[in-house]
Amino acid sequence: MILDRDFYTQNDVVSIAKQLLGKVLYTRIDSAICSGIITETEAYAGITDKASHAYNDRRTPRTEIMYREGGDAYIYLIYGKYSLFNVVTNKTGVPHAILIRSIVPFEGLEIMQQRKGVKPLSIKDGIGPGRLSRLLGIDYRMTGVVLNNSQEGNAIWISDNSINFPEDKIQITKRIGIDYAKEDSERLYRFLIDSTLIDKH
DNA sequence: CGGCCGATCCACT
DNA sequence: GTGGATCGGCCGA
Repeated sequence: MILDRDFYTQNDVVSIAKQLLGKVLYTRIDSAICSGIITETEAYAGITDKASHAYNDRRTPRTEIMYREGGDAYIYLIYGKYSLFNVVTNKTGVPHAILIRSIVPFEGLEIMQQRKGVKPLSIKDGIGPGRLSRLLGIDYRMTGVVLNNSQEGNAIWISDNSINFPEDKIQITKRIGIDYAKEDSERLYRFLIDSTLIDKH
C-alpha cells in the first residue's frame, strides 16, 4: 500500500521519521523498478532547527520545495557528488523534511549493481544516504517530484509492505554530520533499526 | 562576481 | 584516523 498525502501531512515530523522505518522506498527509472527497505531516518524540523536548510525561514529556489505540502521529494546535491533523498512533510508553508539515511536493498538488485558509480554491494559495509541514491538511481535534479507511482516515466514512492521488526529495538540518537547546528545537534531525531532484525518475509 | 562550505564517501597511511 | 574530491547553493561585495 502506497503512502499518500495523509501520511506525509501528519504534523509531527519526528513521529513520521520513526514510522518510516521498515517502509519500502521504490524508484522507477527508465522503466526499471528498484527498492530498498528503510532502516535509518533523520527528522529536520524546519525554521526552528539550526540543522535544517530551512532554518530561520530561509526561502531559496532550493529550499522552496520544503515549503510544499508533505508528500513531495526534496533532493539536493552535497559535496559536489551525492544526491541526498528527503521526504517533505507537514502542511503547505511548514518546511519539515526527513532524510532517508540508509536502506537494505530489496528488489532490482541486478539493476542497482549495473548503475554508474555504484560499488559492488557487500554484506559488511553499510549503505549511507549518498550511496542509496546512487543505487536507486535518484538524482538531485528530480527534486520536487510527487511521491507516487501514477505518473508516466520516472517515479519515486514509498510503500507499506507490512515488513516487521521488533519496535523495542529501534535506536534513537543525535543526527550525523551537523555539528554546525550547535545546541540543535543534541536533538534525538535519528532513528535506526539493525538490518539483521528485519523480517523480509 | 568571488569565495566559502556542505545532512558524504573512499583511498590511503 | 585523516584528508581530498567536486560543484551547486548561498552570501557578501
